[in-house]
Amino acid sequence: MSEKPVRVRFAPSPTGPLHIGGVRTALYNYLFAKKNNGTFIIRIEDTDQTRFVPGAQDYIMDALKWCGINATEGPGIGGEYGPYVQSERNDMYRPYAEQLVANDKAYYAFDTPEELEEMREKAKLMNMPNWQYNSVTRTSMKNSISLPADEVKRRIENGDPYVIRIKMPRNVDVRFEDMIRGWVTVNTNNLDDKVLFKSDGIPTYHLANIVDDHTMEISHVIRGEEWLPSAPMHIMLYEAFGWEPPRFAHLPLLLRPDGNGKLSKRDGDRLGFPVFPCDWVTAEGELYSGYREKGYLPQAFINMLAFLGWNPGTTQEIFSMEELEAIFTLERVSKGGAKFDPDKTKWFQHQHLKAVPDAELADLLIAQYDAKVDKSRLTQIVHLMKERATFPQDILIEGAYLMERPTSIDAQSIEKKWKDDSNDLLTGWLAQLEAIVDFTAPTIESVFKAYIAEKNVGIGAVMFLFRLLVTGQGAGPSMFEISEFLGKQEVIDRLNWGLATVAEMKK
RNA sequence: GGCCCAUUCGUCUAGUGGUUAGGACGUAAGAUUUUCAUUCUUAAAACAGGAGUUCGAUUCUCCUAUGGGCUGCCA
Repeated sequence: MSEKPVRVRFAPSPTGPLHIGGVRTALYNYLFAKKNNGTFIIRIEDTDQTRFVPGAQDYIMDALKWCGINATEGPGIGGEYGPYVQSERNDMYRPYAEQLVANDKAYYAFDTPEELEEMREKAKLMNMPNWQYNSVTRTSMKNSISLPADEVKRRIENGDPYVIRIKMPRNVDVRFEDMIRGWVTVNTNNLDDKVLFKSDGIPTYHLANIVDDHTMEISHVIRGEEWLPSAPMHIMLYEAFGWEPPRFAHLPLLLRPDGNGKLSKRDGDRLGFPVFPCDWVTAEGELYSGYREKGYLPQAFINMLAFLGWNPGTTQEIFSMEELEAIFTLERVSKGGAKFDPDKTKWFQHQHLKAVPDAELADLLIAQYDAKVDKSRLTQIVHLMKERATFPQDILIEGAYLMERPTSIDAQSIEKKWKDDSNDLLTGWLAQLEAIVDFTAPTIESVFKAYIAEKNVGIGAVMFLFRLLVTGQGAGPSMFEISEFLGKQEVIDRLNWGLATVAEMKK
Protein backbone atom coordinates (compact mmCIF):
# COMPACT_ATOMS: atom_id res chain seq x y z
CA MET A 1 0.00 0.00 0.00
CA SER A 2 0.83 3.62 -0.25
CA GLU A 3 3.43 5.00 2.13
CA LYS A 4 1.88 8.44 1.91
CA PRO A 5 0.53 9.96 5.10
CA VAL A 6 -3.19 9.55 5.58
CA ARG A 7 -5.10 12.68 4.66
CA VAL A 8 -8.88 12.46 4.39
CA ARG A 9 -11.52 15.05 3.82
CA PHE A 10 -15.19 15.59 4.41
CA ALA A 11 -16.50 17.71 1.55
CA PRO A 12 -20.11 18.82 2.01
CA SER A 13 -22.02 21.27 -0.14
CA PRO A 14 -23.60 24.20 1.64
CA THR A 15 -27.01 23.52 0.15
CA GLY A 16 -28.76 23.09 3.47
CA PRO A 17 -28.30 21.53 6.86
CA LEU A 18 -26.10 18.49 7.16
CA HIS A 19 -28.21 15.41 7.80
CA ILE A 20 -27.16 12.42 9.86
CA GLY A 21 -25.93 10.51 6.83
CA GLY A 22 -23.50 13.33 6.19
CA VAL A 23 -22.50 13.42 9.83
CA ARG A 24 -21.75 9.72 9.69
CA THR A 25 -19.58 10.20 6.60
CA ALA A 26 -17.71 12.93 8.45
CA LEU A 27 -17.40 10.71 11.50
CA TYR A 28 -15.95 7.76 9.58
CA ASN A 29 -13.46 10.05 7.86
CA TYR A 30 -12.49 11.51 11.20
CA LEU A 31 -12.16 8.13 12.90
CA PHE A 32 -10.14 6.75 10.00
CA ALA A 33 -7.77 9.71 10.22
CA LYS A 34 -7.40 9.36 13.99
CA LYS A 35 -6.84 5.64 13.83
CA ASN A 36 -4.12 6.07 11.20
CA ASN A 37 -2.37 9.11 12.66
CA GLY A 38 -3.69 11.06 9.73
CA THR A 39 -5.21 14.44 9.08
CA PHE A 40 -8.90 15.17 8.83
CA ILE A 41 -9.84 18.06 6.57
CA ILE A 42 -13.09 19.86 5.93
CA ARG A 43 -13.60 21.32 2.49
CA ILE A 44 -16.70 23.19 1.39
CA GLU A 45 -17.78 22.37 -2.15
CA ASP A 46 -19.87 25.32 -3.22
CA THR A 47 -19.47 25.15 -6.97
CA ASP A 48 -23.20 25.31 -7.55
CA GLN A 49 -24.12 28.92 -6.90
CA THR A 50 -27.77 28.27 -7.68
CA ARG A 51 -28.17 25.93 -4.74
CA PHE A 52 -26.17 27.93 -2.25
CA VAL A 53 -28.01 28.38 1.05
CA PRO A 54 -26.92 31.15 3.40
CA GLY A 55 -25.97 29.86 6.81
CA ALA A 56 -25.48 26.29 5.67
CA GLN A 57 -21.71 26.42 5.97
CA ASP A 58 -21.90 27.80 9.50
CA TYR A 59 -24.42 25.12 10.34
CA ILE A 60 -22.10 22.39 9.08
CA MET A 61 -19.13 23.68 11.04
CA ASP A 62 -21.25 24.18 14.15
CA ALA A 63 -22.80 20.72 13.94
CA LEU A 64 -19.47 18.96 13.51
CA LYS A 65 -18.07 20.91 16.43
CA TRP A 66 -20.98 19.84 18.63
CA CYS A 67 -20.32 16.23 17.63
CA GLY A 68 -16.68 16.50 18.55
CA ILE A 69 -15.60 15.80 14.98
CA ASN A 70 -12.71 18.21 14.88
CA ALA A 71 -10.77 18.98 11.74
CA THR A 72 -7.15 20.05 11.69
CA GLU A 73 -7.56 21.82 8.36
CA GLY A 74 -10.62 23.60 7.04
CA PRO A 75 -12.42 26.90 6.65
CA GLY A 76 -11.91 29.05 9.74
CA ILE A 77 -9.38 26.54 10.99
CA GLY A 78 -6.50 27.09 8.61
CA GLY A 79 -3.92 24.77 7.13
CA GLU A 80 -1.26 24.79 4.46
CA TYR A 81 -3.45 23.57 1.65
CA GLY A 82 -6.08 26.30 1.79
CA PRO A 83 -8.28 27.95 1.00
CA TYR A 84 -10.76 25.24 1.96
CA VAL A 85 -13.82 26.71 0.29
CA GLN A 86 -13.97 25.99 -3.43
CA SER A 87 -15.43 29.34 -4.38
CA GLU A 88 -12.28 30.90 -2.93
CA ARG A 89 -10.13 28.67 -5.10
CA ASN A 90 -12.01 29.37 -8.29
CA ASP A 91 -9.07 30.85 -10.21
CA MET A 92 -7.06 27.65 -10.09
CA TYR A 93 -9.44 25.30 -11.88
CA ARG A 94 -9.59 26.64 -15.43
CA PRO A 95 -5.92 25.95 -16.24
CA TYR A 96 -6.43 22.32 -15.30
CA ALA A 97 -9.43 22.07 -17.60
CA GLU A 98 -7.49 23.75 -20.41
CA GLN A 99 -4.61 21.37 -19.84
CA LEU A 100 -6.96 18.50 -20.46
CA VAL A 101 -8.21 20.09 -23.70
CA ALA A 102 -4.63 20.66 -24.85
CA ASN A 103 -3.86 17.00 -24.22
CA ASP A 104 -6.92 15.81 -26.11
CA LYS A 105 -8.52 14.47 -22.93
CA ALA A 106 -11.32 17.02 -23.03
CA TYR A 107 -12.99 19.38 -25.49
CA TYR A 108 -15.11 22.49 -25.77
CA ALA A 109 -18.84 22.04 -26.30
CA PHE A 110 -21.20 24.81 -27.40
CA ASP A 111 -24.54 23.07 -27.11
CA THR A 112 -26.98 25.03 -25.02
CA PRO A 113 -28.92 23.41 -22.18
CA GLU A 114 -32.05 23.83 -24.29
CA GLU A 115 -30.49 21.99 -27.20
CA LEU A 116 -29.40 19.17 -24.93
CA GLU A 117 -32.84 18.93 -23.44
CA GLU A 118 -34.25 18.73 -26.95
CA MET A 119 -31.87 15.92 -27.82
CA ARG A 120 -32.92 13.94 -24.79
CA GLU A 121 -36.58 14.45 -25.54
CA LYS A 122 -36.11 13.39 -29.11
CA ALA A 123 -34.18 10.30 -28.10
CA LYS A 124 -36.89 9.36 -25.64
CA LEU A 125 -39.49 9.52 -28.40
CA MET A 126 -37.32 7.23 -30.46
CA ASN A 127 -37.34 4.71 -27.63
CA MET A 128 -33.81 5.48 -26.51
CA PRO A 129 -34.31 6.81 -23.00
CA ASN A 130 -30.66 6.70 -22.11
CA TRP A 131 -29.27 9.23 -24.54
CA GLN A 132 -25.92 10.49 -23.49
CA TYR A 133 -23.26 12.81 -24.71
CA ASN A 134 -20.50 10.33 -25.52
CA SER A 135 -18.03 9.07 -28.08
CA VAL A 136 -20.85 8.17 -30.46
CA THR A 137 -23.10 11.20 -30.18
CA ARG A 138 -20.49 13.92 -29.77
CA THR A 139 -19.64 13.88 -33.46
CA SER A 140 -23.10 15.19 -34.24
CA MET A 141 -23.12 17.84 -31.53
CA LYS A 142 -21.59 21.31 -31.52
CA ASN A 143 -18.12 20.96 -30.08
CA SER A 144 -14.45 21.33 -30.81
CA ILE A 145 -14.30 17.78 -32.14
CA SER A 146 -17.16 18.03 -34.62
CA LEU A 147 -16.74 21.67 -35.63
CA PRO A 148 -13.97 23.02 -37.88
CA ALA A 149 -11.06 24.53 -35.95
CA ASP A 150 -11.63 28.03 -37.28
CA GLU A 151 -15.26 28.01 -36.20
CA VAL A 152 -14.29 26.85 -32.75
CA LYS A 153 -11.76 29.66 -32.56
CA ARG A 154 -14.30 32.16 -33.84
CA ARG A 155 -16.96 31.07 -31.35
CA ILE A 156 -14.59 31.34 -28.43
CA GLU A 157 -13.25 34.72 -29.47
CA ASN A 158 -16.82 35.78 -30.04
CA GLY A 159 -17.59 35.02 -26.42
CA ASP A 160 -20.03 32.23 -27.19
CA PRO A 161 -20.80 30.32 -24.02
CA TYR A 162 -19.25 26.88 -23.87
CA VAL A 163 -18.50 24.09 -21.45
CA ILE A 164 -15.54 21.75 -21.26
CA ARG A 165 -16.38 18.06 -21.38
CA ILE A 166 -14.23 15.06 -20.65
CA LYS A 167 -13.49 12.99 -23.75
CA MET A 168 -14.47 9.59 -22.48
CA PRO A 169 -12.74 6.89 -24.52
CA ARG A 170 -14.65 4.08 -26.19
CA ASN A 171 -14.85 0.61 -24.72
CA VAL A 172 -12.33 0.72 -21.90
CA ASP A 173 -12.82 -1.25 -18.70
CA VAL A 174 -12.17 0.92 -15.70
CA ARG A 175 -11.26 -1.05 -12.60
CA PHE A 176 -10.66 0.11 -9.08
CA GLU A 177 -10.57 -1.54 -5.70
CA ASP A 178 -13.06 -0.08 -3.27
CA MET A 179 -11.95 -0.59 0.33
CA ILE A 180 -15.45 -1.66 1.33
CA ARG A 181 -16.81 -3.32 -1.81
CA GLY A 182 -13.77 -4.84 -3.41
CA TRP A 183 -13.09 -4.64 -7.12
CA VAL A 184 -15.58 -2.65 -9.16
CA THR A 185 -15.44 -2.66 -12.95
CA VAL A 186 -17.29 -0.37 -15.32
CA ASN A 187 -16.96 -0.06 -19.08
CA THR A 188 -16.51 3.47 -20.42
CA ASN A 189 -19.28 2.81 -22.93
CA ASN A 190 -21.64 3.32 -20.02
CA LEU A 191 -20.01 6.59 -19.04
CA ASP A 192 -20.78 9.87 -20.73
CA ASP A 193 -18.74 12.95 -21.53
CA LYS A 194 -19.41 14.73 -18.25
CA VAL A 195 -19.16 18.49 -18.07
CA LEU A 196 -16.02 19.47 -16.19
CA PHE A 197 -16.22 23.19 -16.55
CA LYS A 198 -19.48 25.07 -16.74
CA SER A 199 -20.29 28.00 -19.00
CA ASP A 200 -20.52 30.26 -15.96
CA GLY A 201 -16.76 29.91 -15.49
CA ILE A 202 -17.03 27.56 -12.53
CA PRO A 203 -15.92 23.93 -12.52
CA THR A 204 -18.40 21.17 -11.78
CA TYR A 205 -18.06 19.02 -8.71
CA HIS A 206 -16.14 16.39 -10.63
CA LEU A 207 -13.29 18.62 -11.75
CA ALA A 208 -13.01 20.69 -8.59
CA ASN A 209 -13.15 17.58 -6.46
CA ILE A 210 -10.34 15.80 -8.29
CA VAL A 211 -8.15 18.89 -8.53
CA ASP A 212 -8.63 19.64 -4.84
CA ASP A 213 -8.13 16.09 -3.69
CA HIS A 214 -4.92 15.96 -5.67
CA THR A 215 -3.54 19.34 -4.64
CA MET A 216 -4.53 18.75 -1.03
CA GLU A 217 -2.78 15.40 -1.19
CA ILE A 218 -5.84 13.44 -0.11
CA SER A 219 -4.89 9.78 0.37
CA HIS A 220 -8.33 8.21 0.88
CA VAL A 221 -11.72 9.29 -0.40
CA ILE A 222 -14.40 8.08 2.01
CA ARG A 223 -17.83 9.13 0.81
CA GLY A 224 -21.42 7.98 0.38
CA GLU A 225 -22.46 5.22 -1.97
CA GLU A 226 -24.27 7.71 -4.18
CA TRP A 227 -20.82 8.51 -5.61
CA LEU A 228 -20.03 4.98 -6.62
CA PRO A 229 -21.35 5.37 -10.19
CA SER A 230 -19.15 8.37 -10.84
CA ALA A 231 -16.03 6.88 -9.29
CA PRO A 232 -14.87 5.31 -12.59
CA MET A 233 -15.15 8.69 -14.26
CA HIS A 234 -13.05 10.16 -11.46
CA ILE A 235 -10.47 7.44 -12.02
CA MET A 236 -10.40 8.37 -15.70
CA LEU A 237 -9.82 11.99 -14.73
CA TYR A 238 -6.87 11.11 -12.53
CA GLU A 239 -5.51 9.12 -15.42
CA ALA A 240 -6.04 12.00 -17.83
CA PHE A 241 -4.05 14.27 -15.54
CA GLY A 242 -1.42 11.63 -15.02
CA TRP A 243 -2.04 11.66 -11.28
CA GLU A 244 -2.12 8.71 -8.94
CA PRO A 245 -5.68 8.32 -7.67
CA PRO A 246 -6.43 8.08 -3.96
CA ARG A 247 -7.96 4.97 -2.44
CA PHE A 248 -11.74 4.90 -2.45
CA ALA A 249 -14.24 3.70 0.12
CA HIS A 250 -17.95 4.05 -0.60
CA LEU A 251 -20.14 3.95 2.49
CA PRO A 252 -23.57 2.26 2.52
CA LEU A 253 -26.52 4.59 2.61
CA LEU A 254 -28.71 5.40 5.58
CA LEU A 255 -32.27 4.31 4.91
CA ARG A 256 -35.47 5.49 6.50
CA PRO A 257 -36.95 3.44 9.36
CA ASP A 258 -40.32 2.93 7.69
CA GLY A 259 -40.72 1.48 4.26
CA ASN A 260 -37.99 2.12 1.80
CA GLY A 261 -35.73 4.76 0.44
CA LYS A 262 -32.93 7.01 1.42
CA LEU A 263 -33.32 9.02 4.57
CA SER A 264 -34.44 12.48 3.58
CA LYS A 265 -34.97 15.89 5.10
CA ARG A 266 -38.62 15.61 5.90
CA ASP A 267 -38.64 12.08 7.30
CA GLY A 268 -37.51 13.24 10.69
CA ASP A 269 -40.32 15.40 11.86
CA ARG A 270 -42.85 13.30 10.00
CA LEU A 271 -41.70 10.13 11.78
CA GLY A 272 -41.06 11.78 15.12
CA PHE A 273 -37.28 11.80 15.35
CA PRO A 274 -34.63 14.21 14.12
CA VAL A 275 -32.58 13.60 11.00
CA PHE A 276 -30.36 16.58 11.69
CA PRO A 277 -27.71 17.01 14.36
CA CYS A 278 -28.97 20.47 15.31
CA ASP A 279 -32.08 22.54 14.75
CA TRP A 280 -32.33 24.23 11.38
CA VAL A 281 -34.75 26.97 10.51
CA THR A 282 -35.33 27.64 6.83
CA ALA A 283 -35.58 31.08 5.31
CA GLU A 284 -39.35 30.56 5.34
CA GLY A 285 -39.24 29.94 9.07
CA GLU A 286 -39.82 26.21 8.92
CA LEU A 287 -38.11 24.26 11.68
CA TYR A 288 -36.28 20.98 11.21
CA SER A 289 -35.48 19.64 14.63
CA GLY A 290 -32.08 18.40 15.72
CA TYR A 291 -30.62 15.95 18.20
CA ARG A 292 -28.83 18.64 20.15
CA GLU A 293 -31.99 20.53 20.95
CA LYS A 294 -33.90 17.37 21.81
CA GLY A 295 -31.42 16.80 24.60
CA TYR A 296 -29.26 14.10 23.08
CA LEU A 297 -25.71 13.98 24.36
CA PRO A 298 -23.18 14.33 21.53
CA GLN A 299 -21.36 11.20 22.70
CA ALA A 300 -24.61 9.19 22.49
CA PHE A 301 -25.42 10.58 19.06
CA ILE A 302 -21.93 9.73 17.82
CA ASN A 303 -22.01 6.25 19.33
CA MET A 304 -25.33 5.52 17.63
CA LEU A 305 -24.09 6.84 14.29
CA ALA A 306 -20.85 4.89 14.46
CA PHE A 307 -22.85 1.67 14.80
CA LEU A 308 -25.01 2.36 11.77
CA GLY A 309 -22.96 0.41 9.26
CA TRP A 310 -19.98 -0.47 11.40
CA ASN A 311 -19.27 -2.70 14.39
CA PRO A 312 -16.15 -3.56 16.35
CA GLY A 313 -16.60 -7.33 16.03
CA THR A 314 -17.11 -7.69 19.78
CA THR A 315 -20.25 -7.41 21.89
CA GLN A 316 -19.29 -4.05 23.33
CA GLU A 317 -21.70 -1.39 22.14
CA ILE A 318 -21.08 1.62 24.33
CA PHE A 319 -18.06 3.56 23.18
CA SER A 320 -16.59 6.96 23.79
CA MET A 321 -15.15 8.92 20.90
CA GLU A 322 -11.64 8.12 22.13
CA GLU A 323 -12.40 4.40 22.14
CA LEU A 324 -13.83 4.61 18.64
CA GLU A 325 -10.74 6.46 17.44
CA ALA A 326 -8.62 3.60 18.69
CA ILE A 327 -10.45 0.72 17.01
CA PHE A 328 -12.23 2.00 13.91
CA THR A 329 -11.41 0.26 10.65
CA LEU A 330 -13.00 0.53 7.20
CA GLU A 331 -12.75 -3.25 6.86
CA ARG A 332 -15.52 -3.61 9.41
CA VAL A 333 -17.91 -1.29 7.62
CA SER A 334 -20.83 -3.26 6.21
CA LYS A 335 -21.88 -3.19 2.58
CA GLY A 336 -25.65 -2.98 2.82
CA GLY A 337 -27.66 0.10 3.58
CA ALA A 338 -28.84 0.54 7.17
CA LYS A 339 -32.27 1.55 8.32
CA PHE A 340 -32.14 4.14 10.98
CA ASP A 341 -33.57 2.96 14.33
CA PRO A 342 -35.01 5.65 16.62
CA ASP A 343 -35.56 3.21 19.52
CA LYS A 344 -31.97 2.12 19.64
CA THR A 345 -30.91 5.73 19.47
CA LYS A 346 -32.83 6.39 22.67
CA TRP A 347 -31.18 3.41 24.28
CA PHE A 348 -27.73 4.74 23.42
CA GLN A 349 -28.75 8.08 24.89
CA HIS A 350 -29.94 6.47 28.11
CA GLN A 351 -26.72 4.51 28.49
CA HIS A 352 -24.57 7.57 27.97
CA LEU A 353 -26.67 9.74 30.26
CA LYS A 354 -26.26 7.24 33.09
CA ALA A 355 -22.52 7.32 32.56
CA VAL A 356 -22.21 11.07 33.08
CA PRO A 357 -21.08 11.88 36.64
CA ASP A 358 -23.78 13.53 38.79
CA ALA A 359 -21.91 16.79 39.30
CA GLU A 360 -21.20 17.10 35.59
CA LEU A 361 -24.85 16.56 34.76
CA ALA A 362 -25.79 19.19 37.32
CA ASP A 363 -23.45 21.66 35.61
CA LEU A 364 -25.02 20.82 32.28
CA LEU A 365 -28.53 21.39 33.63
CA ILE A 366 -27.51 24.76 35.01
CA ALA A 367 -25.72 25.84 31.84
CA GLN A 368 -28.10 24.50 29.22
CA TYR A 369 -31.44 24.10 30.92
CA ASP A 370 -31.41 27.08 33.20
CA ALA A 371 -31.83 25.00 36.33
CA LYS A 372 -32.37 27.40 39.24
CA VAL A 373 -31.08 25.20 42.01
CA ASP A 374 -27.99 25.26 44.11
CA LYS A 375 -25.31 23.07 42.53
CA SER A 376 -24.91 20.66 45.44
CA ARG A 377 -28.67 20.23 45.80
CA LEU A 378 -28.97 19.71 42.08
CA THR A 379 -26.23 17.10 42.17
CA GLN A 380 -28.30 15.17 44.71
CA ILE A 381 -31.39 15.51 42.55
CA VAL A 382 -29.42 14.19 39.59
CA HIS A 383 -28.30 11.27 41.70
CA LEU A 384 -31.91 10.46 42.59
CA MET A 385 -33.37 10.89 39.11
CA LYS A 386 -30.65 9.97 36.62
CA GLU A 387 -31.41 6.26 36.33
CA ARG A 388 -34.96 6.87 35.22
CA ALA A 389 -34.26 9.70 32.77
CA THR A 390 -33.54 9.56 29.07
CA PHE A 391 -32.74 13.21 28.51
CA PRO A 392 -31.12 15.67 30.92
CA GLN A 393 -34.24 17.80 31.04
CA ASP A 394 -36.25 14.77 32.22
CA ILE A 395 -34.47 15.14 35.55
CA LEU A 396 -35.82 18.66 35.95
CA ILE A 397 -39.29 17.84 34.69
CA GLU A 398 -39.85 14.52 36.42
CA GLY A 399 -38.04 15.65 39.53
CA ALA A 400 -39.79 19.01 39.77
CA TYR A 401 -41.32 18.07 43.11
CA LEU A 402 -37.86 17.82 44.59
CA MET A 403 -37.45 21.53 44.01
CA GLU A 404 -40.96 22.79 44.58
CA ARG A 405 -43.90 21.63 46.63
CA PRO A 406 -46.69 19.98 44.69
CA THR A 407 -49.77 22.16 44.23
CA SER A 408 -52.35 19.47 43.71
CA ILE A 409 -53.00 15.80 44.26
CA ASP A 410 -54.52 13.59 41.61
CA ALA A 411 -58.11 12.97 42.68
CA GLN A 412 -58.35 9.71 40.78
CA SER A 413 -55.35 8.21 42.57
CA ILE A 414 -56.84 9.19 45.92
CA GLU A 415 -60.16 7.73 44.89
CA LYS A 416 -58.48 4.43 44.11
CA LYS A 417 -56.06 4.12 47.00
CA TRP A 418 -57.60 6.03 49.92
CA LYS A 419 -59.14 3.56 52.33
CA ASP A 420 -61.08 4.04 55.54
CA ASP A 421 -57.98 3.59 57.71
CA SER A 422 -55.69 5.67 55.51
CA ASN A 423 -56.09 8.86 57.48
CA ASP A 424 -55.22 7.13 60.75
CA LEU A 425 -52.27 5.29 59.24
CA LEU A 426 -50.79 8.44 57.74
CA THR A 427 -51.40 10.55 60.81
CA GLY A 428 -49.64 7.86 62.82
CA TRP A 429 -46.77 7.80 60.32
CA LEU A 430 -46.51 11.57 60.58
CA ALA A 431 -46.03 11.25 64.31
CA GLN A 432 -43.34 8.65 63.74
CA LEU A 433 -41.51 10.98 61.36
CA GLU A 434 -41.63 13.82 63.83
CA ALA A 435 -39.93 11.65 66.42
CA ILE A 436 -36.99 10.69 64.19
CA VAL A 437 -33.78 12.43 65.19
CA ASP A 438 -31.40 10.96 62.63
CA PHE A 439 -33.41 11.83 59.52
CA THR A 440 -31.58 9.66 57.00
CA ALA A 441 -32.87 7.12 54.52
CA PRO A 442 -31.79 3.98 56.44
CA THR A 443 -33.26 5.23 59.71
CA ILE A 444 -36.50 6.34 58.11
CA GLU A 445 -36.74 2.97 56.43
CA SER A 446 -36.30 1.00 59.64
CA VAL A 447 -38.77 3.20 61.48
CA PHE A 448 -41.20 2.72 58.63
CA LYS A 449 -40.85 -1.04 58.72
CA ALA A 450 -41.35 -1.14 62.46
CA TYR A 451 -44.42 1.06 62.08
CA ILE A 452 -46.21 -1.07 59.49
CA ALA A 453 -45.33 -4.19 61.45
CA GLU A 454 -46.86 -2.67 64.55
CA LYS A 455 -49.96 -1.65 62.62
CA ASN A 456 -50.01 -5.01 60.94
CA VAL A 457 -50.49 -3.60 57.44
CA GLY A 458 -48.67 -4.05 54.15
CA ILE A 459 -46.11 -1.65 52.83
CA GLY A 460 -48.47 -0.50 50.12
CA ALA A 461 -51.11 0.64 52.58
CA VAL A 462 -48.97 3.55 53.67
CA MET A 463 -46.18 4.00 51.13
CA PHE A 464 -48.15 4.88 48.04
CA LEU A 465 -50.22 7.52 49.82
CA PHE A 466 -47.15 8.87 51.59
CA ARG A 467 -45.53 9.33 48.18
CA LEU A 468 -48.63 10.85 46.67
CA LEU A 469 -49.11 13.41 49.44
CA VAL A 470 -45.45 14.44 49.60
CA THR A 471 -44.58 14.47 45.90
CA GLY A 472 -47.93 14.74 44.14
CA GLN A 473 -46.77 11.84 41.96
CA GLY A 474 -47.50 8.14 41.96
CA ALA A 475 -44.03 7.12 40.86
CA GLY A 476 -40.42 8.03 41.49
CA PRO A 477 -37.28 7.09 43.38
CA SER A 478 -37.20 5.60 46.87
CA MET A 479 -39.36 7.58 49.30
CA PHE A 480 -36.77 7.10 52.01
CA GLU A 481 -34.14 8.80 49.90
CA ILE A 482 -36.56 11.49 48.82
CA SER A 483 -37.41 12.12 52.48
CA GLU A 484 -33.78 12.44 53.45
CA PHE A 485 -33.20 14.80 50.55
CA LEU A 486 -36.20 17.02 51.38
CA GLY A 487 -35.41 17.10 55.10
CA LYS A 488 -37.55 16.43 58.12
CA GLN A 489 -39.42 19.71 58.35
CA GLU A 490 -40.23 19.80 54.64
CA VAL A 491 -41.56 16.25 54.66
CA ILE A 492 -43.72 16.99 57.70
CA ASP A 493 -45.04 20.20 56.18
CA ARG A 494 -45.87 18.50 52.92
CA LEU A 495 -47.54 15.59 54.65
CA ASN A 496 -49.65 17.97 56.72
CA TRP A 497 -50.60 19.85 53.60
CA GLY A 498 -51.44 16.58 51.86
CA LEU A 499 -53.66 15.39 54.69
CA ALA A 500 -55.49 18.69 54.72
CA THR A 501 -55.92 18.63 50.96
CA VAL A 502 -57.36 15.13 51.04
CA ALA A 503 -59.66 16.06 53.91
CA GLU A 504 -60.90 18.93 51.78
CA MET A 505 -61.47 16.58 48.83
CA LYS A 506 -63.37 14.11 50.99
CA LYS A 507 -65.91 16.69 52.19
C1' G B 1 -35.32 1.55 -19.66
C1' G B 2 -29.63 1.38 -19.00
C1' C B 3 -25.44 0.95 -15.63
C1' C B 4 -23.67 -0.03 -10.75
C1' C B 5 -24.25 -1.72 -5.64
C1' A B 6 -26.54 -4.62 -1.99
C1' U B 7 -29.57 -8.90 0.48
C1' U B 8 -28.59 -13.23 8.10
C1' C B 9 -34.34 -12.47 13.47
C1' G B 10 -39.23 -6.54 12.84
C1' U B 11 -34.37 -3.31 13.19
C1' C B 12 -28.69 -2.85 13.73
C1' U B 13 -25.46 -6.76 13.14
C1' A B 14 -21.68 -11.30 14.37
C1' G B 15 -20.27 -15.63 12.03
C1' U B 16 -18.31 -20.26 9.42
C1' G B 17 -17.47 -25.09 3.71
C1' G B 18 -19.73 -29.24 8.90
C1' U B 19 -22.27 -24.01 14.75
C1' U B 20 -27.94 -25.68 19.16
C1' A B 21 -26.53 -19.58 13.31
C1' G B 22 -24.25 -15.51 18.42
C1' G B 23 -25.16 -10.39 20.44
C1' A B 24 -27.93 -5.71 20.82
C1' C B 25 -32.58 -2.67 20.26
C1' G B 26 -37.63 -3.59 20.26
C1' U B 27 -41.58 -7.24 21.78
C1' A B 28 -43.57 -10.96 25.49
C1' A B 29 -43.28 -13.45 30.27
C1' G B 30 -41.08 -13.69 35.06
C1' A B 31 -37.88 -11.94 39.24
C1' U B 32 -36.23 -7.69 42.14
C1' U B 33 -38.21 -2.79 43.67
C1' U B 34 -43.40 0.68 48.11
C1' U B 35 -44.35 2.72 42.84
C1' C B 36 -42.41 4.00 37.97
C1' A B 37 -37.80 3.54 35.73
C1' U B 38 -33.40 0.74 36.18
C1' U B 39 -31.33 -4.15 36.69
C1' C B 40 -31.56 -9.51 36.07
C1' U B 41 -33.63 -14.18 33.89
C1' U B 42 -36.31 -16.49 30.11
C1' A B 43 -39.00 -16.72 25.42
C1' A B 44 -40.59 -15.90 20.40
C1' A B 45 -37.84 -14.21 16.16
C1' A B 46 -33.33 -14.71 10.53
C1' C B 47 -29.41 -17.11 6.51
C1' A B 48 -34.74 -13.94 -0.22
C1' G B 49 -35.67 -18.09 -4.03
C1' G B 50 -33.67 -21.62 -7.64
C1' A B 51 -29.76 -24.17 -9.88
C1' G B 52 -24.59 -25.64 -9.73
C1' U B 53 -19.59 -26.89 -7.23
C1' U B 54 -18.93 -30.23 -2.96
C1' C B 55 -19.24 -35.92 1.01
C1' G B 56 -21.57 -31.45 2.95
C1' A B 57 -23.50 -25.23 1.73
C1' U B 58 -26.00 -19.61 5.25
C1' U B 59 -20.81 -19.43 3.65
C1' C B 60 -18.13 -20.38 -3.21
C1' U B 61 -20.33 -19.65 -8.61
C1' C B 62 -24.44 -18.48 -11.77
C1' C B 63 -29.52 -17.08 -12.55
C1' U B 64 -34.00 -14.91 -10.64
C1' A B 65 -36.45 -11.81 -7.21
C1' U B 66 -36.41 -7.73 -4.08
C1' G B 67 -34.30 -3.20 -2.34
C1' G B 68 -31.13 0.93 -3.22
C1' G B 69 -28.05 4.40 -5.93
C1' C B 70 -26.78 6.84 -10.43
C1' U B 71 -28.47 8.17 -15.21
C1' G B 72 -28.02 17.32 -15.04
C1' C B 73 -23.73 23.07 -17.37
C1' C B 74 -26.61 19.32 -8.75
C1' A B 75 -23.48 17.67 -5.26
